[in-house]
Amino acid sequence: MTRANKNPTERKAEFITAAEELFLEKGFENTSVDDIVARVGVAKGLFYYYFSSKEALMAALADRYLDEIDALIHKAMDEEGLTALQMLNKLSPSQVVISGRSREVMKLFHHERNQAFHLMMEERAQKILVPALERIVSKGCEEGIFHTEYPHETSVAMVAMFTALKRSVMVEDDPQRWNRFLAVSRELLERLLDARPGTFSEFLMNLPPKGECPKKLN
Amino acid sequence: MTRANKNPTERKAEFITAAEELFLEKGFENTSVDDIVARVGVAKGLFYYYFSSKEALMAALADRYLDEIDALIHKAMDEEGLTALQMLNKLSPSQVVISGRSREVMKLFHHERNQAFHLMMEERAQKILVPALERIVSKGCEEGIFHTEYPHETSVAMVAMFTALKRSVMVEDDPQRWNRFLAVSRELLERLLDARPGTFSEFLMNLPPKGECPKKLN
Amino acid sequence: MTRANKNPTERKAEFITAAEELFLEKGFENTSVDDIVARVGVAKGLFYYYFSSKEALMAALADRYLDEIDALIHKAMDEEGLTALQMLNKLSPSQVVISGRSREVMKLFHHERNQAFHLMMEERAQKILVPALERIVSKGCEEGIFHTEYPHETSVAMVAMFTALKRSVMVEDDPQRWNRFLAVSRELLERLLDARPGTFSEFLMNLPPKGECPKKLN
Amino acid sequence: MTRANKNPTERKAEFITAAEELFLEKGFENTSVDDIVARVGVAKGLFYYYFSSKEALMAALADRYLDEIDALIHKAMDEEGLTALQMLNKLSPSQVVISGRSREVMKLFHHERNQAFHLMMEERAQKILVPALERIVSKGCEEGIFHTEYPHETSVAMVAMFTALKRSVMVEDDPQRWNRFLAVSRELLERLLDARPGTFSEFLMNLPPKGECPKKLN
DNA sequence: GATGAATGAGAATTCATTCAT
DNA sequence: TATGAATGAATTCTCATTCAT
Repeated sequence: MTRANKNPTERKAEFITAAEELFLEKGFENTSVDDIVARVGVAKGLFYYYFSSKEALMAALADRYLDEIDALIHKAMDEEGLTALQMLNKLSPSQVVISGRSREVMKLFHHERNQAFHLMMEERAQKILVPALERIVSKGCEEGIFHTEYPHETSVAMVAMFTALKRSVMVEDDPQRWNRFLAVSRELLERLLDARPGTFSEFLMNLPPKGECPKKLN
Repeated sequence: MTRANKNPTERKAEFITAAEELFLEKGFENTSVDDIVARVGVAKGLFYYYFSSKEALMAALADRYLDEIDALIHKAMDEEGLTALQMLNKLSPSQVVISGRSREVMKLFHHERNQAFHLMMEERAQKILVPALERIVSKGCEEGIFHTEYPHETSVAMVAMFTALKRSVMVEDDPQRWNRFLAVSRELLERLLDARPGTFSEFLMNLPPKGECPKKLN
Repeated sequence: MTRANKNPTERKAEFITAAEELFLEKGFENTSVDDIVARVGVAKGLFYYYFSSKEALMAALADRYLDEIDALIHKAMDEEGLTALQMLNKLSPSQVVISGRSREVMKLFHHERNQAFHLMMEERAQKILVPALERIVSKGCEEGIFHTEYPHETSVAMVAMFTALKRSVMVEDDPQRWNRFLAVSRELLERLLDARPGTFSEFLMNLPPKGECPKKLN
Repeated sequence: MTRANKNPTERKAEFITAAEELFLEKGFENTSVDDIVARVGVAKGLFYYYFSSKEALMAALADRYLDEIDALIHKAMDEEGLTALQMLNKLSPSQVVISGRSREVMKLFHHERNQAFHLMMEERAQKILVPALERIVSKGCEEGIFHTEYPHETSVAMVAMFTALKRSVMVEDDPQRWNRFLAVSRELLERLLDARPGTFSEFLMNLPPKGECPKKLN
């Protein structure tokens, strides 16, 4: 009836956004194509005009997250003349993207149903984060501020550690725990990288205002 | 047609085993009750004679894993007069259980589908592992061999770290990487717990024979 | 295979009609959604495109009957300046609707299975018929042509009486019994309402042509 | 395990009683053979040793009710020298049996699910009650205390009337309504049978103590 | 008489996908 | 671009019934 004939790019984005909302609300496996088109307010057939399958939509959504991380990585790595420490600080917000984009989102992510999507995200994120981290760690070793023979494994460990800590902190909405999380993160980093005490005093600093949990990122 | 009338306990185990195999092959969400009964070679109704629902079977399978971990925890904690280090060594095989029970399993776990089940396992395992680890770490601090102000967070980080490392190592079948994994594990532990070099020279020792990847556990 | 893409309203009606036929043939509980779609000649999914559940279809069918009765009630009650007797005459065809819509239907209703549906219909019909009848009876008392202290109970009794009589008459296809039914009905009404002999000489008159059983109503 | 090897007749009765209870609790269609054997506390196979099918059990239960009514009928009809009025009084408790055996039972019968069973009972009861009533009515006409040209139809109407009235009264537990029911019943009887006022002053008298709803019958 | 494991035909419902318009 | 009716295979679960022991 109402034929808007929207811009294809916008329409596609509309689908992705609707899907994202629904995944968070109802869980990934519980969101049907019917739900998605209902939210967008269009007919079912249109979905298949834009996406070859439900999986394709899923991939597009994942890419949206990964693009954010990619941007952070390039921001951290591409600028000339940065030290390893400066790179690391620039990369640190990626943790928020990985774990979920806000407290609200996180709570929902924790809901059993979203795990499949969440894990997919984590794995894909790690695949691009770990190599970047590895290069930073290696660089830091050359600079003499980090010391390790295993930059790869240490990077893997770092990402996993932070993801787990973030997860355990964010389920509850306690600013105390968040402060503690910052302190713990810095200390564990120092230890893993065998860095001088105080090296990471600014790590995760640029994240949320002190004493508060992170809100939206964008 | 053919009526075997097996021992109920065995039958139940047969279902669980068939389900485990299928979950690994096809993924959890993609394994139907039909698949399971087909593999066991019985009629569909029998499944619901033994399990009230598909979820109940899943829970039974999860319990099978968790029971192993529980046993390890009790073995580590219940014996009188153990030092924190001895406890830790006894607890270390739990990592294998958490990450999956063998290389074969691991490869399959990687199949995108099993993530929901895998994540469920990891979460449940962490819920019982982390507190145990926390007690060991605290005890080690009292003994003066570990040093940290954050035993809880450090425990969370340790479990996550090992799980991730194990995962990244096991996907490929390289004995080299396995040795490297052992070395890395020990070093990271030393650093995280601020322990004397060499403290963990026997950590994960009792696991698989040197230079080999772990096979089945039992 | 063949895609007809019918008008939704027609399709919905097709389902309801098919269901009605099948309920009468096989009984309500014994009619499966499979049966219904087979009769309509469409795929199973289409059923759930139009009805949220089997119960919803049932409700839609019941409404079809109740709408007829509702129409009769309004026809009887809404017109200005009618006497109680005139109202009663206008309401009388409702009996046919309640007991089933034709001899054919009635025979089938007798098939043990349809009882659940039939009873549901009777109950719902009584819920709307009895109050209407009660008002008419009360009005007749005021007019001085009926006499009773119990308009409610008398109404209940009347509906039940007619339903039972209709049922016992209709199972067999005997015009004699039908004439007799008319005579009995009028006499019983006179007695129950303590009305003058001959008061109901036109009651049920407008129904089927004398000496014949009622066919379809519409 | 526990082999009681009960008396077959008792066992059969046990099944019927269990089924009756379950029908009232869960509804007829919702009671499975599994439920029944669980309540009796025996294995499933035993059910089929005593009853050839679920329907057979159902029939046996119905017979139990009908036997009660049969007994009442014979009590009313077989004694020598009774007047029609006396017979009618003796038959009156059958209403209670038809409508259900007690208030509790009645409430449950009203539950939507039991309708199939209830209606089956009503139909079967009417099949034996109506002829008995008809003979009484005819006899009363001969005696000159009743007057009607339609003893059969009047009997049908009477049974239906009472069943409906009873139903509408019993759902609520109001002694007022019960007294009213008695008064209404007597008046309607007088009118239907064109009997002298006061003829039925003792009708339904022998039922429950005045001013109370009926409890169990036996 | 009694057990309970095993059967298997169906039941209702869901949903990704297709396609005529 | 857009619609929405139509598809149909798959899924979970139920339950009366059978039969070896």
